[in-house]
Amino acid sequence: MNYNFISIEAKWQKYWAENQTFKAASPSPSKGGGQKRPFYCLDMFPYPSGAGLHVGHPLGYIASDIVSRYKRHKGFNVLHPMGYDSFGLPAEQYAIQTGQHPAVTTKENIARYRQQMDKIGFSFDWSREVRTSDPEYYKWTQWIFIKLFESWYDKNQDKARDIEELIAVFSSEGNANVNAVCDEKTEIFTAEKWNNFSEEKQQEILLKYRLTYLAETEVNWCPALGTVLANDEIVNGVSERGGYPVERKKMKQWSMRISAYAERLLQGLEKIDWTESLKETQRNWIGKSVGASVVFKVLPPTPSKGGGAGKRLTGKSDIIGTLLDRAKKMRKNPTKAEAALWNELRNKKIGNKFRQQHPIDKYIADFVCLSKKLIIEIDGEIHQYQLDKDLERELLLKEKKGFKVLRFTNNEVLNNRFEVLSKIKKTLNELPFDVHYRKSKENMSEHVLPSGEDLGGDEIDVFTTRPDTIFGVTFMNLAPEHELVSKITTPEQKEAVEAYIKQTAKRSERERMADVKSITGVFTGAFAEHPFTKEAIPIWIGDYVLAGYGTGAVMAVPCGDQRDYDFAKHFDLPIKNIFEGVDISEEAYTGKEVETKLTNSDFLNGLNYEQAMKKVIAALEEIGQGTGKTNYRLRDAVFSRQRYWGEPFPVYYKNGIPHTIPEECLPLKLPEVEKYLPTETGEPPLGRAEKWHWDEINQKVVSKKAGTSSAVETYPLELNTMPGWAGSSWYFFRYMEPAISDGGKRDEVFASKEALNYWKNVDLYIGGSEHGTGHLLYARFWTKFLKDRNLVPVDEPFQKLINQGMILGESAFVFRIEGENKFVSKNLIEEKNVQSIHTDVSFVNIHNELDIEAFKNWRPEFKDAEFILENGELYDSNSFPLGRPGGDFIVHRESEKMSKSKYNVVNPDDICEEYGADSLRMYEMFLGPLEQAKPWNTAGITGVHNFLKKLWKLYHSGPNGEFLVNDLPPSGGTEGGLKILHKTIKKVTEDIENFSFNTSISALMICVNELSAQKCTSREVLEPLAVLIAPFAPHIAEELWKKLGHSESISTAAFPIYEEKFVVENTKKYPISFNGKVKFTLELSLGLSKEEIEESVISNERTQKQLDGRNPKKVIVVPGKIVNIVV
RNA sequence: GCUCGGGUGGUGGAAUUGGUAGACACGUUGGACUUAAAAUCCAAUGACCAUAACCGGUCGUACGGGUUCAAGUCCCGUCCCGAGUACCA
Repeated sequence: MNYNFISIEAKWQKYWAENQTFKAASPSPSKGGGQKRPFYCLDMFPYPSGAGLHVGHPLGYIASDIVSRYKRHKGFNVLHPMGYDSFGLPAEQYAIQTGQHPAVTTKENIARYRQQMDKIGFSFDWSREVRTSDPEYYKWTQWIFIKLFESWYDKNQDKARDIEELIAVFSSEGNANVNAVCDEKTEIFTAEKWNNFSEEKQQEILLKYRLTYLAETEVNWCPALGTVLANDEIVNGVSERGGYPVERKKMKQWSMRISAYAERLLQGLEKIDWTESLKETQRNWIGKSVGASVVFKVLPPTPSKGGGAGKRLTGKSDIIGTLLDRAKKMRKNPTKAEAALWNELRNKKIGNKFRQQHPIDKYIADFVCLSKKLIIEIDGEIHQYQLDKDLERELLLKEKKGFKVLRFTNNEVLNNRFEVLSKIKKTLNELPFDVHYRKSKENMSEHVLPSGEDLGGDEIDVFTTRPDTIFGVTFMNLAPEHELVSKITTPEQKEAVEAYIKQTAKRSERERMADVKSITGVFTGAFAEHPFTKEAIPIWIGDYVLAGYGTGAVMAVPCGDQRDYDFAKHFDLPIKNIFEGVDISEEAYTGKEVETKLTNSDFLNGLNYEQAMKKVIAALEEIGQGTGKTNYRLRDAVFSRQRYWGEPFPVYYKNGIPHTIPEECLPLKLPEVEKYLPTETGEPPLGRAEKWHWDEINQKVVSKKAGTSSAVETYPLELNTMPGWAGSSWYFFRYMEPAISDGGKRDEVFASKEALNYWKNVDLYIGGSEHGTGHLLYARFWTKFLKDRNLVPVDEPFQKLINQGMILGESAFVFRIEGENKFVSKNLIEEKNVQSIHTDVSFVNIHNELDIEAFKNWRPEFKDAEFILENGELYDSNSFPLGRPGGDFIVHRESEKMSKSKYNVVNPDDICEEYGADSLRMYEMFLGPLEQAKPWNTAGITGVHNFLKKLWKLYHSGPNGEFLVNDLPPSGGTEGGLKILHKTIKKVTEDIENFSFNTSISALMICVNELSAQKCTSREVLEPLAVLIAPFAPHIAEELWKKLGHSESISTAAFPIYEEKFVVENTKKYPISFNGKVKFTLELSLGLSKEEIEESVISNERTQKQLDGRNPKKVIVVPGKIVNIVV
């Protein structure tokens, strides 16, 4: 009886479907899941494209299927679901071209995907399938969006919280003490102010705190196509499709405040079992860098003609001018404690008028009551540098100016506000009214408000990871797009600067990055003041400074940064060495060695990197011109797409303010449109929907007209849709909840607490590495958010993750002589004037010979082509009238990504038809390590196919090939069936646990080869063997299992347990080596001692022959391993 | 440039804590069976040298060094390939 894989596979696929063999049990003990440990094994769900699956797609699914089946044998309750990421661009693109609704296209594609997957025999629990484009699914995507909208991030608790709790704080104490992740430009307000804000104003402020918010974002707008393009849809500044110009345009779009989670996303990587390279990718993407932000004040333009760099400012009015600017700036950015105290002192609340951040002589006092000559200072962290300065300052204020100074720490102000206030009141009462108040006030004004020119007041914020090198700053560099550029540029430099900006704007960001070598930039004519030395520093613009990173401005330290160094050399700017004993004549010194000390750095002299960092940050904080800061590269994620085929936002706009529609009205279904293109006015496709307004009273979607006619006011709904990653950021939780028909509550919850607590997170996740910085980061972000809001019990979604490598196609090329319709066989190519052309791989046999007739019939232009064969002769179709396959025309082969356009796609259906699903599964695993990229070569599949045939034969060794398994003890004695079986059990078990499927298959091959040689028919061996093979080749295993007399599916059988007693060895064939080179082997008992082994080896005649009379210098004996004799 | 992987026969790939390099397959060659083909089975298959044949010898895991009784494996340096990322301040 032959191995008839076609009927066997069809039979068992039907059986599994009908019996729902792989349905995961529900968590409750009564339903069977309770006693078993849960194991959640997940594949990244596919986007169902029109092209169907090729053999590369199922690779990961096969691996996860093997693990799932293995875990079931091991007694786990396995959840192994599958679904479709079915919103996406291709279906929409197809809709634009053909008018076919994307839902229809998607449904068809899904049906094809399902059909193809079913043929491979996966053990998916299809009852839990999800489709992201299904309204019953995206209802919950919208619901999670609303949850994000209703949340803010509390930095103190380091978690997301309900926005209602924030509103409560605002109305009771304002926002001065709120430590939240929010828009940088958020104003500070009191409770009183908040309560008096209009509702619009309140909503506007809340939007700055919400985890999903509307913001002006720059997009690539293509007017000709009427759409927004992704970065990789733009080539050389024009659209990839059509080549139309693309411009940067600001649009109001939804964003996700993922940046709030940057640190937790980084830290979370420590506790999950992902490959180091993928973790590294995410770490890079998050891009944490620790340093400081430093404020440089822009100096007012000087009347001097020279305008050269390095000129010192000396005039007193300049200093006071900048002092006032600084005071103004500090008022705008109070510390928490300052804001809190100011709230209590302002508006004569305690009887006397106070001013905040007020200049007194050459200092700025935090708070001052001029009439009582009382100064109140709030201190940050206490450190030596500051203490010295404080003392000096206090002395001056006291003795020369007659001020009294009160000091409080941040802590006192924040935590004992009452005591602080009473102390201030007490002091005020003790102080006499200053009779000179009026006079001194006048004096002050004289100093503070210099007459004449406007002194500006601009500041440049920079982020640096090396604030310790601040004394090495010799110039500043701004991104050409920096907002201050036009403002600070001097009239003389205006022309040059504008020309430069124009020139860089032409080049796309990509081009700028690609072209690293050329150094360009231009001087603005303006200067900034060094925070410590007060030197004037020239401000340049240069396109190596990126607007999108940090603040778009750098303090250039040529001696410590190679780019700054190159820039300085190129424009002949000064390079100041601040590293003791370091040569910087050739390149910058970027090291951070402990031994390297700073010099030429004022109070940092003699310190190393680490010490200087601490001290300089403290000093910057003290003078109010900087602070320690951690910067992340991770930007908030834009969440709006100007597309049709995606989740609609559950949002409508009332007076321009976004409101979410009530939860009970979800899902907000996609409206019908007559066309899938943007509107003529450039609105997204949803702008074409007739019914797309929200009726707040009746809580339903209506057309705009309905509103006007029935006198019910309606509001426009959001026209954008969500991006592809919305639905995929939480789908793994959805699978946990069974279908409604199975008693699940998918209509009531996104997943029930019971299910979430039982399955926890995904134990094993398999998918491609291309999702490293997209899906995998967003899914972690949403999971952490859902955890914060107590909606899920875990804060990492995927415990272990494996990236399967790509299966490459073996493209075939033929060579055509340029200008002639003549093809040349591969090895005859000498000249360069040939072009290579992809040919369909189906025309090529395993010897790389081309079926010339098939090729000629492929395309009309090849019909009359001539072919020079390998032997140099011209191909004559009459000599090979039946289209003899190729014969002597050799093609060139190369591994490339499988793609239709390269004609190298291999379809799994064809393989299943010819060799069977079990062969396909085994071959894909046998190709090589799962995570590695490897070329597909169909010819090799005969290896595993033969193995399955051999396996079949092993169970059908009857005289006429009939099934023959008996209860006789295994033949072969101690070297027999049980020994090889248990060796294999050990190897296969270990290898599956390590995801080394290629080696487990080779172990199974060795096993079957040996048992065949032994003519094993013993049930004691063959029954466990069937289970061993079942995860890999489930169909044949089921068939054999049934023939062995079982009525239940083999998936219920326990995995064989390795027993050491069957594989114990008594002897070992020792390799005997001389000077490390093995010369022969010698079989010795394993029980021998070192000495006994040495003795029997030395006395052996072959040893003596090798020694040839010489005496061994040394004999190394490693019992159980090797013997080495040194001569 | 940086980060992370890699580099082993004609091919895909094995090789545990350093201990017989090339498991298992594909391909190739020869043979058996067959009118023939397919299928199946048997044998050989890293390179080179040697021999009538055996016995055998030398070299071999990208390259150059090193540690060790012993290195594909550990260390140092160099080259190449792949992936990710990028004027990240």
